[in-house]
Formats: sequence, C-alpha cells, structure tokens
Amino acid sequence: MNNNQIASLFREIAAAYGIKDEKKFYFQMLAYQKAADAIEQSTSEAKDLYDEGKLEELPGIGKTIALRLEELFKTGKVKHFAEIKKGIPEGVFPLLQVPKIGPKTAFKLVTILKLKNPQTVIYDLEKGAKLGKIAKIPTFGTKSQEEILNALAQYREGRTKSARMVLPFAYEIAGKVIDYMKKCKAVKQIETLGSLRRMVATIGDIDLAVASHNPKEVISWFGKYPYKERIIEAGPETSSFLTSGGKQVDLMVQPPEGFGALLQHFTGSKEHNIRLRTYALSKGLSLSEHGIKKGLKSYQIPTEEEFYETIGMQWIPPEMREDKGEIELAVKRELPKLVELKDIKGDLHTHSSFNIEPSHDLGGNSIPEMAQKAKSLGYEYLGLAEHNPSITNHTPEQNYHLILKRNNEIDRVEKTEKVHLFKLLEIDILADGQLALDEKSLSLLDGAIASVHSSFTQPKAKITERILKSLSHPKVRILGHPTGRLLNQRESLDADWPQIFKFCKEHNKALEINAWPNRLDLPDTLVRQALKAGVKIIIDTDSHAMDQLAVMKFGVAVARRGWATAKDIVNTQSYEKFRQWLLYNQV
DNA sequence: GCCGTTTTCGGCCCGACTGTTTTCAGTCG
Repeated sequence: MNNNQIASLFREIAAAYGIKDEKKFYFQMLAYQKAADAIEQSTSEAKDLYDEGKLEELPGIGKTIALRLEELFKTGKVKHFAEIKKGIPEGVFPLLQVPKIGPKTAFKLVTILKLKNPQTVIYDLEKGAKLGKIAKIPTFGTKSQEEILNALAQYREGRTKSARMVLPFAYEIAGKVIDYMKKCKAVKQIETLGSLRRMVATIGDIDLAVASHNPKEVISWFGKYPYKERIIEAGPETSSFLTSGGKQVDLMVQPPEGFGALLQHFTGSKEHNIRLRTYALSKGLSLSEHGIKKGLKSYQIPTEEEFYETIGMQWIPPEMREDKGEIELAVKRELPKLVELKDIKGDLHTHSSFNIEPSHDLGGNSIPEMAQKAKSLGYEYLGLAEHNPSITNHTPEQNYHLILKRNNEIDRVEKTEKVHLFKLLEIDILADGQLALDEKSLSLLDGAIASVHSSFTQPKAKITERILKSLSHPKVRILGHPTGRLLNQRESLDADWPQIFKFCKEHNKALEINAWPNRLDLPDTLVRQALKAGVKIIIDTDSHAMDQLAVMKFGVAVARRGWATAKDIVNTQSYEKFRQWLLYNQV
C-alpha cells in the first residue's frame, strides 16, 4: 500500500468516526485527518519508514496509529478499522470526494436512497436527484438537491476535493482576476492568500484578499467577473465563483485597518495557524481573521508585520508557514534570509532549437534568441543544455561532430551577444547508470546535467545506484529534475535520497530545482532535507522557448519553501565564481 | 488519538456561509 492509498484509507476512518458519533470521536477524527496529511506529505514511503522503525517520527503518528499501520503492512487489513466501518455502507466513501458532500450528507444519502454499490453510487445519486428524490429527504430541499446535482456535475469534470492545479496555472488565473479587481475603485489593496501565497506546488482553490471600506461594492464587482461560470456564494464579506474553466476563486474583504489579520489568517497553513494560535493563547492573546483579542478588548491589525510583532515574533515569509519550526525561530528572531528572484545570475538548463538531433525534444528558439532573452532578464550567464544527440541514430563520431558544430555556434553568439554562455548538455542516465554519451564527446562540454528519462520504476536500490554512477563522472555537475515527478501525472521515483545527498555533498555536485510548471522538482520538502545535509542547489527553468525563462520565479519559490538562502544556490554566484564551481575537479 | 517552554493528563484554532431548522447542522477553509 502506498502513501496515497494509506492517506485515503485514514480519511475514510476519520469520516467513519464522524458518522458514528461526531461528539464522542471528535479527536480521533482530527487525529486520523492529521495522520493522513502527514503520510501524504511524507517524502518517504510509510512502508519504508515502518521497515526502519521510524513511523513515529512523522508528526501525528503516535503509538496507536503506528500499530495499526504495522497490522496493515503485515496482514493487509486492520481489524479495528473494520470495526469502525461496520454499519457504514461502502457507497458512502466515494461520495466524500464530491465537493459539498461531507460524511454526514453522504451517509444520509446512501442509507435513505439505498445506494449500495460503491462502483455506481455517483451515477445512482445523480439519477435519484434528477427524479427529485433528494428534495423529499428530511433536512434536504430543492435547493440542496440542486446543489448536489451541481457538485456531481463538477465531479464529473474532474473537480474532486483532492484535484489540484499546478502552481503556475493558478498564478495565471489569479493574475487575471486581480487585474480585473484592481479596476474597482473600492479596492484599496489586493493580495493572494492560501497555498497560492505560500507558493505550494499544487493549488486547490484560488483565494484572494481585498482591503476596502466598501465590501458591498467589492463583492458586487467580484460577482460581475466576465469569465465565470456561476457564483457559488456571496455574503457580506466573502464570495466565491467558478471560472469558466471550472476553477474556484474565493474572495474575502476586510477594512484596511484589519487587513493584516485577514492576510495572516487565510494565508495559513492550517498547521502554522494552529501552532501560532496555541502560542498566542499562552500569551493571553486570541487570534482570528478580524484581529487580536486580549481579554475583552479586540484590536484590528493593519499589516501582517504588526500582527506577528504583536504576538512577539518576527514576520514570517509565507513560504515558510508550514509549522516546520519557523515559529520557534521567529520568536528568537533567527529566521534565515531566503533567496530571492533577483539573486539569480543565470539559467543553466535551457534548450535551444539548434538541431543536434537529440534523443528528446528540441527547443523553439535559436541560440542568439535565448541569449538575448537571458541578457534582458539581467543574467550574467546562460547554459545551453539540449538533450544529448540520439545514440541509436548516430555513431559516436557523428555525435562528436554535431556537438562540435553547436559549440562553434555558441562561441559565435557569445561574442556578438556579450553574455557568457556555457556549453552543457542534458544527458540521459541509461537504465544501467551509463551516460548516453561517450568520453570523446563529453570532453567537448563545460559540464553536464544528468537526468533520468526512462525506467522510472526500477527498485529503490537499483535507481539509487544508477543515479550515483552517473553522478560519478567528473563532467556531470548537476542532477536534473531529480525525482522525475510530473505533478498530477507521475509519482516521484523511489530513490535513497539521504544516500544521494551524502554523495552530492562529498563530491560537490548540485541538485537541480527544475522550475518547469508541472515538475517543480526537487520538491520543497526534499530541498529542505538536502540543505540540511549540506548539498548545493541550482535553480533552472528547463526552458524550451525563450519566454519560458520567466518561470524561474516558481523555482525560486520552491527553494524558499525549502528554506534556501542565496548562499545555498550555486547560480546566485557571479560568472567567475560559478565557472569555477562548474569546472570543479574536471581536469 | 496525539502531544509537551502549562510534559504523562487534559487539552486540542476560529469563523463564514447556506439551507431549512424557528435555533442549528453541515461544509469549508
């Protein structure tokens, strides 16, 4: 059973507790939800942690749940879970993925309408709703029937509770709505909130905060956004709509005097806020989105800086707000100074259209175009890293000449464009760990990025050995998109990361943060671990066209979420320093 | 069921919105 499966099992158990007796089992519900989050966010498979005796190191996994997991891994099932689920029809659980349907609603619908088959429950419920059966159930009415039909339609379009969009996509939608909202005179200030403001790799809903003295006008303007499907709700200070692309946008409004509290509250994360509130309570302060209460007196807080200062700590960058120790550091005023986009001096993983007949896709712009774009972004240097020439279609000698031809072009452009260019390649790590390029061709390069592009499902030991073997070559300075994950499409490959970190630290190799929208790889949690192990990071865009160089900011966001400072990132160094690092140990 | 700068017991964040309920339950963030 993998982490995702375990997490969803735990959510079912939480729901089952809620259905059985919400009051009695309230804290068990919370515990299983928290455990589900912990397993889902873990960078190691729970099964591996169990084998190593480290399950209880995950926050939210204690003795009891560790024992349940042990039983699960040993026997494939858990007696206690069967006990809790007893009396709850299986049809309930698929419904929990439908927006607006929680445990209580699902249970009522399934039992009263007798929806027994979990395979067809979604379809059966829709059929029942269309026949008007839901409206007849006590505590339901025609409006809730309609709402459920709407939710089922959304579900059909793939909008389940766990479905998330990649960060850059959410960023773009938010940008459009923000531009629109800024045209409303009542809007004094507007910011993103939630996972979008924290720059998490995947985003559920788009949340926005507005500072205004006239919330009514703001909500009304928001409701007139032209590219929406329909309004979901509209209250006095919050409103939501669904875009024509089916994405939910939530808006919250507060007067400017209270904007800081609003921003803080809805930026989250939930875990950060819970820890912050608990800490504040110990100082006699109660926090909410409206402000801070001390005894019977409440205070509005205009800025986030003031909000954190009032509790007695430094302002914490949104990317760090995950309850991973940032609050303790902020109290001591020892937060690290995180890397910023303006610190980046060059992009090293880019693909031009120069045709070296590569193993994978070419870029869309010429080397001069790429160089000009890099210069316009203020970079000192750029790395050209096309895929290696195909080894099945060429002899080594042909490859050598293809690379030589490209090198000549790079030399020419470097002179005319006056930006430093590096002759790199992105080289496939073959299934046995060999590089897909021979020694003679490798000698033509300033350095190489090695990447896994095939055989993702090899066993952990094999994959680790394979990566280490490729990194052992002196020309290979960077491991490209290390986990190979594609957000919403492909899981990370299963490697022994601590071992790879150790090797990189010892041999001065860099791990890439690939800023490509559906990669964002290394994932932030592994970045944090790599940095703790003393490994250097490089942030690249993997651009296949010059306009894509702009996605660098998302790579920087991943680095910030991993608590990286400029010193941890090799491409924040000046040209000379970076060149020295690249040529390390090559002679 | 978890957890500890109130540490092995006794807490566990706080509020908005909707629908159908005449005072609140359910969902969401």
